[in-house]
Amino acid sequence: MESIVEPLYRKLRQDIVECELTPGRSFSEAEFGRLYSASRTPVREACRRLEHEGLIRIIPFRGYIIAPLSVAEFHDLEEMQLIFEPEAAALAAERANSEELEEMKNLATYEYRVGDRSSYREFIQKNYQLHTLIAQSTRNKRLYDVVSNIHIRLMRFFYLGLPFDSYGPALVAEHIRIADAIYARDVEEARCRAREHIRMAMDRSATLLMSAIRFGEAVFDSSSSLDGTIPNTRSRARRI
Amino acid sequence: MESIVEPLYRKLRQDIVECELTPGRSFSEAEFGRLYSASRTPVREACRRLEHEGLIRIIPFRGYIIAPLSVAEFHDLEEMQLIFEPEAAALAAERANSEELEEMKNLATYEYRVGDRSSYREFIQKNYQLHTLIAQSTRNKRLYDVVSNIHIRLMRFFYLGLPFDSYGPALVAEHIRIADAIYARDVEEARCRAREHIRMAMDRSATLLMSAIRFGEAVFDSSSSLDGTIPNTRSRARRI
DNA sequence: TGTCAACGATCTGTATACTAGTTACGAAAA
DNA sequence: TTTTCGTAACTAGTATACAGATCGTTGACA
Repeated sequence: MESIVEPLYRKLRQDIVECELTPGRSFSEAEFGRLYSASRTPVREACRRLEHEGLIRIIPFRGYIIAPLSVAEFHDLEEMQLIFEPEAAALAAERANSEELEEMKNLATYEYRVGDRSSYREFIQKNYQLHTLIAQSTRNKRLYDVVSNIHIRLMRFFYLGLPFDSYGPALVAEHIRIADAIYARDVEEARCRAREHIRMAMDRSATLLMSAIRFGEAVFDSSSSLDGTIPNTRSRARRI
Repeated sequence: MESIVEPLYRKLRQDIVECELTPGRSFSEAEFGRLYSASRTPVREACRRLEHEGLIRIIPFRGYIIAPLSVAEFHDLEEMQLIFEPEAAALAAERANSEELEEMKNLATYEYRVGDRSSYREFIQKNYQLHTLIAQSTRNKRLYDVVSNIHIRLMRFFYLGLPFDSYGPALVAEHIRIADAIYARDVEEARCRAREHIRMAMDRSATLLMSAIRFGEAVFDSSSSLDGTIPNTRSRARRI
């Protein structure tokens, strides 16, 4: 349909999600235009969309920054998951059609090699597809939109290289349990397994964060905050 | 900050929510520009935002239509409420500060006169404020955004003149029970009362829809659908 | 009279010129 | 040497010109 904005938006989103564009890095519209061979209008439109989705921050009359990652945001996203994923799984168990059920089994059983980076990246994608497929199976478009957005934001943390991949086998096992419950159209079981999955994921990330803090690593972006304050790291655009 | 887009967006959103702009009505960017004294660029930007929020539909190379209302959308929105609002109330019971608690009590006890149209409109606003205040008290920005968007979409149905107002006293009583539970920081009670509130609201709207159908009224927009199909009512913009 | 193709009106999509806000930097003054 | 203030350089915000898509209309032809 739209021949410039749509592909540009997708490419930008992909680059942000995969952390090709470093969180916190600043840009101008012209710079994006040069990088992605587009004029300001489509760049602007794509950026507005990304801002709405929480991947970019706009600083009026100054420029843009790739939204920094923060522990607070990660926590909020997990909290959101805990609210809707069990319900989504329950609704999916009622409403998914047979193709969707098959596809879920497929996605859930993706074999993945611990320590293999490209395999991990593949797994992140499959994970996104599985969770959004469940959301899609609820037949509730609004719910799908929310689930998709939350997962897109979460994926940035995974791509950042947090060593979630070491939990691979556990994740796969949990996914299979959810998919099986939905396949069996067992509403209550689906809800429970999904809740369990998110709870486990929260435990795992808490463990990782704790050990990171213990070893004094800077976890994500320390200057980021929820109140809209702009970190005062100097703009790269200006430094050039 | 932005001196044209922001006010324009707010005004447009208000006019759509209050059904000043009839659902299903079509417009061009130029037409909006004339109506709201703005050039195409800000109009375009505001419309893109509204499209993202589900209040406007964009027909590529053709124009815009005010998103039609449908029973399906109403159902989806209520389902979303049932998922998010009980958890929001529970979290608010844990995290709200004292000003927020006071404000909730205030909003919940708004006295409202059945049959009085302007009082009903006032009530719709208070209802929105109460529900978003609860969401805000969770300290989870994503949750707030979702709840706010759901309610903005729902308000269009209320403003459309659906006779929800006859249920006023029941609504107020339910609101007070939720606010009381949160005030008492009773997490489980808050969750239950909120869930009860949404369930009751769903029952009430189902009753209203049933009687509307019984009497052969066209309920909302019969041609609207979820699959992105554009209703083929002729464009008003073109007819002029 | 019915059908189909070409044209034109009207719209959005995109590029760009212009306006105005922000801030870094340097010169002048204390 | 330090501070302050003006200016220039850079930014996004806005208006508009132009290109390209869509679809209704109309006229020619079967």
